[in-house]
This record gives sequence, C-alpha cells and structure tokens, in this order.
Amino acid sequence: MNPYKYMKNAIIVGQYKPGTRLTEKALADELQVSRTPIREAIKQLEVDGLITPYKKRGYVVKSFSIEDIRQIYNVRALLEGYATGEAAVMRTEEDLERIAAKNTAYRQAIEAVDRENIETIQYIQQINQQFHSEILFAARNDHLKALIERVVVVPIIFRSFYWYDERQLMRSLQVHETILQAIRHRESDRARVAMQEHIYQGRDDVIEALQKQNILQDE
Amino acid sequence: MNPYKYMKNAIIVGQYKPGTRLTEKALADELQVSRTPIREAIKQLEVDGLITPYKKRGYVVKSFSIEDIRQIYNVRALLEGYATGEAAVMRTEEDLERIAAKNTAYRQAIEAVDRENIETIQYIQQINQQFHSEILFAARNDHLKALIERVVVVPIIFRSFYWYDERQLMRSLQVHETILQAIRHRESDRARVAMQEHIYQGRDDVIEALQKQNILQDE
DNA sequence: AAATATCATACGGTATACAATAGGTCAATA
DNA sequence: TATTGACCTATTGTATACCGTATGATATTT
Repeated sequence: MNPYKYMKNAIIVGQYKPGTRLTEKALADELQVSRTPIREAIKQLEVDGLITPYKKRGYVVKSFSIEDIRQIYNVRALLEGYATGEAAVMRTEEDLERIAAKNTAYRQAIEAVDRENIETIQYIQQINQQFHSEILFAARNDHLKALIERVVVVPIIFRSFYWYDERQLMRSLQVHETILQAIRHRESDRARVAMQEHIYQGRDDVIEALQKQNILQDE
Repeated sequence: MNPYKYMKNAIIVGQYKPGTRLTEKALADELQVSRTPIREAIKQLEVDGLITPYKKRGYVVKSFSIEDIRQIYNVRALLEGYATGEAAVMRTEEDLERIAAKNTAYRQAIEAVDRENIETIQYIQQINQQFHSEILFAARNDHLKALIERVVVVPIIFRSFYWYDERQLMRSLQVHETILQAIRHRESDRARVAMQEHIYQGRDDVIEALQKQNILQDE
C-alpha cells in the first residue's frame, strides 16, 4: 500500500486521530520508506483537506467541528442530489440493473444484521457506499463524480459514529427504494429530492451522535 | 514564485497548451530548481485536474472537450448558485456593502471599456471575479468555497475565449444588479437562480466561441 | 516485408546528504 | 521578575545520485 493510501486510511479509521501531529521523519520511520514518498502523500492529503500545516513544523490531522460537518453534508446533499437527478435522466437499462442489484443486496444486508457482530454493520455501510457509487456512475459526469468523491471523505470518517437502530435502518432502506423507483421512472426531480433527504438524515444522525458523545465527555 | 503557482499560471495563460508534454527534468531546467519541488507541484496539479499522467513517462496538460466544459460549468452553476442563495441569508451589512462596491466598479469598468485596449477587458474579468469572491465570502461556508475555487479553474482558463460584445456586457451587468438586489432583500431563491443564469450564460458564450473557432480550424 | 526479440535509454521512483530556518530554551540584563 | 537576545536543535526545503522499468528503436528471424 502506498503512503498516501495508507495515511488516508489511517485517518479514516481513526488510527491518526484529529489533532495528532505528523512529521515527515516519524512517518518515514513508521512506513519504512524515505521522506520523499511521505512528502508526496502529505501534499495530497493537504489538498484533500485532511491535514493542515502546523506552524511550519509538520502537520496535524484536521479536526472537524459540528458546524464543519453540517456544511460538508449540506454541500454533499446538493451535489449528490444533483447527480441523482442526472442519473434519472442519463441512466441506461444496465445502470438501472446495477443500482437495483445494490439495493437488493442492501435489503438482504439489513435483514441479516446482527448487532453483536460489528462486521454486519460495516457490511451495510459498504453496500450503501456502492449504491451511491452506481448512481454516481449513471450520472455520466466525471467532473461531478470527482468533486463528490472529495466531499465524501469526511462523511466516511464519521460513518462509524452512527449506529443505526432498527427504525433508522428501515427508513434508510425505504429511501433507497424511493430513489431507485424515481431513477427507474426517470423522475429526475423526485430522485434528487429523495437523495437529498437521505443525506440530510445521515447528517442529523451523525450530529446527534456527536452531541451525545460530547455531553458524555463533559461529565 | 513557487513551481506550483508558476506552472498553474502557465497553464491558465496558455503558455503550456493542452497536450503539451511535461517532464520533471525539462521543468526543473526551465524553472532552475531540482526535480524535488517540481514533483511536488506536479502532484498538486494532478489533483487539480490540470495535468494527467502520460503512459508512465511524464505528464501532459489536459485538454477539455466541449462536453467537459459543459459539465464543469453546470457543476459550477449548481455550487455557485447555492452559495449565492446562502449569501442572501447569511450576509451582514458589511458584506452587502462590499458586494455593492464591486458591482459599482463593474459598471464603471464596462462604461470605460475600450475594444482596442485588451487590458480594459481583462480588468472587467478581474472585477467580475472579485464580485463572485465577495459573494462566496458572504455565504460563510469554507468547504463550499474551497470546492468552488477548484471548479472555477477551468472556467478561468477559458475566460479569454469570450469577447463580450456590447449587448453581452450590458446583460451581464443587469444580472449582477439582479443578484445584488436579491442578496440585499434576502431573497435567497432569486439570488440563486440569477447566479445560475449568469453562469449558464457564460457557459454558452464560451461554447459558442469554441465552436466558431473549431470551424475556422477545419477550413 | 512483417513479426518478434533484444537492448539501450529516457524517465520516474527512492534514498540520502546537505542547507535553511523557525521555535524554543536559557542566560543575561534591566 | 520580566524582557530581551543569542544560540541550539528539530524539522522542513532542496539537490542529487542511484535504481528500476517501460518504451521505442534496432536487429534478427521467418
């Protein structure tokens, strides 16, 4: 695994926590490579907005306020809503089948969920991402796709923050169904709105979970 | 000027034309630095989407098809429209004054335009950019701002492709007025729509100019 | 003449040595 | 005790040498 992917993953899974200081030397030692490839990775992570320079002495992993998260999710809702609307117009039959397949997989994953087993939840998240990816592909707009992939990094970091309860999972499934049907019937506007709602829901779940956690920290 | 800025500018002003092959060595010689800072700049330009790897032997400056340009402008209209709507809600009195000031400057620049003098046209473009920047600032969403700044690079490259005629300039001014008024009266939706229209107009002007040029090339 | 194999080399990938500098420490002074 | 200044060091910035490899040219074979 190259340094960029390694470090990005480390940030996403929380191995490098927000506020962690990163220096080229330390990273080079950890990944057993020289500073050159590390510098490269750092530059990329910087434009990704995942790390930020720390007074000319290395970098720190960015931390996100609740307001940051709200803004990011709002932009994501805008972009991914638009993409979904476009997908409803541009999709081929094959696109539709692939999206439908992910939706079926999603339903099955939810039916098979086992709260004792974290992997079943991670699997749901994974299928969910694939559903979104298929829609993005069907929208046939590479620039839009690239932009969304950038915006989506932070939501991915925080995806482990919401442990859907049964009710949330079912609601999420229903919205997926709605989106699929709207794309099927080429109802662009409805597809857009349903996706936006889906993402706003995710936003609120994350924010709620974060606020609960903060309260716990204060006590 | 650091290598990244230098190269980015060179691409924007057309010094490195689309399709130009770039090698680390050649760039290092040209900029009188070693390969290390060049590599750094190249990595950043790559994530900017301005250059692209050329079969494991260096990079080429990306070229954009008309379809690319259409997609990019559409995404820009979406994002900047949203930002303008947000600005109408979030703006302070000071924001409003700054936006109004840019608008006044814009009107004066248009009145003073001299078709024989290219600088007066460049000046209009510059003020136009500042008008957009002020609105972006007033929207108070850093993530949105960062995203738009990325999307806007390609439109900047192509900005010299449209030589507004008198009619276009006046229309452009009128839309600016509309946007300003909508922001003033906190009419979010109207602000959004007016900005979108403004950008779509720019899109069509660029595409028209490019198509005319292609016809000339074919002959 | 076409297809394949061989090889040289151009070029990016990596490591590392050296240079520049910001920031903190500690001592000297007010 | 507070403030200034000098110096040390941690850490990034840059240059460069070496390594690995894909590409394209050349030669060889059919």
